Amino acid sequence: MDQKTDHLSIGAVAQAASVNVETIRFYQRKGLLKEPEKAYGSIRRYGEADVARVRFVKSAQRLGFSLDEVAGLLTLDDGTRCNQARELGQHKLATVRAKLADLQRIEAVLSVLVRDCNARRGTVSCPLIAALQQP
Amino acid sequence: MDQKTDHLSIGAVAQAASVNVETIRFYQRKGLLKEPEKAYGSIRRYGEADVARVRFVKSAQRLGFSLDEVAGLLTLDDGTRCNQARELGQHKLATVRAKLADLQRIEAVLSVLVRDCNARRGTVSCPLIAALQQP
DNA sequence: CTTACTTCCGTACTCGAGTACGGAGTCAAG
DNA sequence: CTTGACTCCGTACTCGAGTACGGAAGTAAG
Repeated sequence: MDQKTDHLSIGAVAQAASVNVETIRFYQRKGLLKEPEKAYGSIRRYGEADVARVRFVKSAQRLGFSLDEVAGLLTLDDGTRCNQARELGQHKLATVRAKLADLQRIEAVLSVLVRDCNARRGTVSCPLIAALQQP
Repeated sequence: MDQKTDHLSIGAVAQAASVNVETIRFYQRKGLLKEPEKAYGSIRRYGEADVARVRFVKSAQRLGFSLDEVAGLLTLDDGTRCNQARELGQHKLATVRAKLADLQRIEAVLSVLVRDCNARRGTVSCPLIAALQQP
């Protein structure tokens, strides 16, 4: 961390990374982010690297990684252990694809049900409700 | 509820609906399922209708409805208020489609990243990690 | 009738990702 | 030098969907 650039308050980091101050502190408790030393009777100062790290966490989260998984990615953040990173990525890709398949099935079923509701309006029994009655 | 068929113990209901006994009790606390009266110094007895109701909850959950939303559907379970049910279904369909779109974007990004990892193995900086460094 | 399994019931805990609170200390502008 | 905003820190709460625990009472099989 470049000492020269360690000039940001925790609030500034939070703003720069578009998160809540409490989120920064939460990440510190989780070990995703270190707490910089603070000068005697002063407050902690952060640098651009900290902002980048928080952004990294948020980016990875957007791709579906949990904070624990992000912690794993962060241990690789020197960028030289591509194999490990790839493996984490592949594993996550598999779970994303599984979720995708689930949601596609749900979308298909639900859209048919809603369409039937529209089409067969006024029937004695609602097709959506009726369908949910099935085991 | 057909009194003649109210012969099941809570455990039997749980088994018939493939859920945990505690889940039944949890649904009762949530108001999704009523607690039948129990005869003096005896245990509560349930009927097939209760099993059906638990299955209804589980089916709706599989389609992405939260328990609160299921409660809404359950107030319509006489099957005659198709319009309301359709509206709930349409709303849910919209959120399912939004999630689907999210996941598709994620899948696209992640698969490219993983592919680049495979292709450009041995590069100085890992493309996956590098990509996550971006804002 | 005994033994082993259930039920009953309330309370409390889990997990994941934060958010909220509150009092004391610090910083910056006027 | 005061005032208002921000930081520090620990603890506790939120939400959703359950799961776990533990002691007392009921039940079914032998």
